[in-house]
Amino acid sequence: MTRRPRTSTSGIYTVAAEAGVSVMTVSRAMRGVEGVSAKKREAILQIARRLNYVPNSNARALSQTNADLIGISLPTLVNDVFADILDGMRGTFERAGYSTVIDTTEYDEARELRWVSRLLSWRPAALVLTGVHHHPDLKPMLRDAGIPTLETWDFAPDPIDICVGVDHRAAGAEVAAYVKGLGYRRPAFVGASPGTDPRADARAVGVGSVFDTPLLRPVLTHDNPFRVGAAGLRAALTEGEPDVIFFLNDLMAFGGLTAAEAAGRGVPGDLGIVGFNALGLNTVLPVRLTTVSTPRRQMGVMGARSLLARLNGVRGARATPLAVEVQPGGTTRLQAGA
Amino acid sequence: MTRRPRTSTSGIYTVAAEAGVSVMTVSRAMRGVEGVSAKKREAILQIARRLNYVPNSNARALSQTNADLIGISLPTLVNDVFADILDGMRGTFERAGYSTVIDTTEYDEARELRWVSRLLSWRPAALVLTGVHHHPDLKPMLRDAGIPTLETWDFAPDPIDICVGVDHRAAGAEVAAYVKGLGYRRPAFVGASPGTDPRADARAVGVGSVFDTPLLRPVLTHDNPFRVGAAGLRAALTEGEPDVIFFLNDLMAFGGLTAAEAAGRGVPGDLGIVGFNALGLNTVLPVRLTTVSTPRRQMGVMGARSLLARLNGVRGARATPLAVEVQPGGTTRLQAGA
DNA sequence: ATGCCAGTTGGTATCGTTAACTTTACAACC
DNA sequence: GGTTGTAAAGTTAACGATACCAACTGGCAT
Repeated sequence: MTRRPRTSTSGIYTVAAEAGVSVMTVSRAMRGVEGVSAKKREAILQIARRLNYVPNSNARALSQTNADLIGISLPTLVNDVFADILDGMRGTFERAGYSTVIDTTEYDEARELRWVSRLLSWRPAALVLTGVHHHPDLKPMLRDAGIPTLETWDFAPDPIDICVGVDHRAAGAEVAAYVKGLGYRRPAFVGASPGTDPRADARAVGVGSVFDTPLLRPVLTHDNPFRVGAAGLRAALTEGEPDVIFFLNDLMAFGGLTAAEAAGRGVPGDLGIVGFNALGLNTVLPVRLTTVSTPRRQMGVMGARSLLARLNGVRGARATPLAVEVQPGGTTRLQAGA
Repeated sequence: MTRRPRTSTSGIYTVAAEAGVSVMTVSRAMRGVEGVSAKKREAILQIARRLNYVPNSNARALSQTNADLIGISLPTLVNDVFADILDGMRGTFERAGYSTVIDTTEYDEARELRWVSRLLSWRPAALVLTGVHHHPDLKPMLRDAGIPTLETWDFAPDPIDICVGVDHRAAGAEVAAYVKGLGYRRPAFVGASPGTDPRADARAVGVGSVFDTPLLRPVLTHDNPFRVGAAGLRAALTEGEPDVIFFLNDLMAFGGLTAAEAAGRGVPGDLGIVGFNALGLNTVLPVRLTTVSTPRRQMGVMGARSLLARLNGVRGARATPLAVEVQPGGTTRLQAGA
């Protein structure tokens, strides 16, 4: 049959012919497995290098029913949290010989389902999902695919397969207890609108569980985080009389801080501002927020290791919760000026 | 021959048997190509959905000599610049039906060569590289692979294949001219040590070309950007008498700003501080740096579009330079406090 | 009836690699 | 010398999808 013209890529047969051996010997030499004499292996590798022969991973994957590939699904890359987690994971996988295919869901479950299906089409050796809340059709799809799956960032005791993450409810409670110890009593929570982000909801529940006064939680429009923070703070001050505001993350908290000062509220005297996720940003500014540091890179590395262990048949803990750390705010004041 | 037990994944034959048609008809139905009656297509798609059948992209790639896959090589993901570029590219590719495989080189040419070779093993439809300086063995490897290649972030008039980026030399000259217009005369450049980062070198050359006084450029140790900035500023003040310091990026510039004030130099009176890359960071702080905004997301989108056009046989410009914009500093002062 | 066309449908070789099995080469042993 | 054992190398049939070509439909003009 005549096919479309071959690419110029040398195949394993070209190398075998050039080296005067069979394709099996080339295959063995390329993979570094037993059964080839050192002399022949060297000769073959040299010829392969000269011809710029790169084995076809698709053919290998087909022959082996799955690929040396990890599929990773994240909400977005434009967020230090996911960039950090991804950084830890990718490095670990890369060194273990796995490539990574990535998709971003933009926090949309339908899109997650669609993209995960596309990831599965590559028959990856394993899959990484962000969070523990997914489209109802996702679980059966993964069950049928039958591949190891890591859920990360969120912790849940009963994951689909394995899970490495932080318990956002507990983290909210932890920072809330610290803040309550400072004397604050009337909390508000500013982040995603209720019901739109399970993570935000969990954190809000954790915060609320610590205080006697009900948690004030204004509805927000999704937008640039700085503006969300500022608008959220204004909404909170309009709707009630909070003396401390917990933000979904540090960026929103900085937006809130700006708005608080514009509104004439002294921070931390009149109003407490609390962030989340301890961004690097927070370490170089004159103002140091009270925030919660989350072990994101470590989470990526540990998650990847768990998954690799699972691929090697080692069964460890199904769910690993990671600790967070409350970072007290400070007033490392600095004379400003451009 | 007996192979290792089949995965539970339904193959195209399973679907065909279930639907009572041939595999070719299923193949056509799944791809949405002509030649299947509407009734049969519907029936097949429904069965496929019920069985959670996901086509095997590796088999398809093998059959077609290349995959619906774009390989992307970046220095790192923990840097807003590359996260932004990647964000623009990935979204565009994803919507066009391509998956993306990513590797990170950590600014190491040898590693780039190794990872690019791994990317090529997937027989991607196209490849994206960062920058225009590569390992000498890379070009022949790409030539033999014969796939469309986009170089991005840097601009060069004679790319390997196509190129969308900014001219860092020109950008350095542009901001330097602006700063000279403000009255500064004795420049220093703080970023990567000379010879370690072609981009930094290009920018430094651009800056130097504008001033009469030779550019002071201290040698640095690679580290956290804030500390590099602070240490670089101190080194510059020790080695000479600059009245303005250009930093490789905004993070370093903020580090420098902190160090300048610690050293008792007034900014911008005694010493000018200039950043690069206009990070979001810079829009919410009391201090607003003079910096250069680079169209990173747009670059990603445009680069991806150029590559997609090329894949569809459209030949546009080989090299597209993107304009940058100098952002004047300001003193949007804010009362600080935690 | 017959021929012809357009629209569907099916049979099968092929993509590049590896698993499983077979063959060969050669040395050690009785 | 003949037997046996072992490491190295080769042969062949998959893996799952698609391109190419052939064959089959039904409608319609002749």
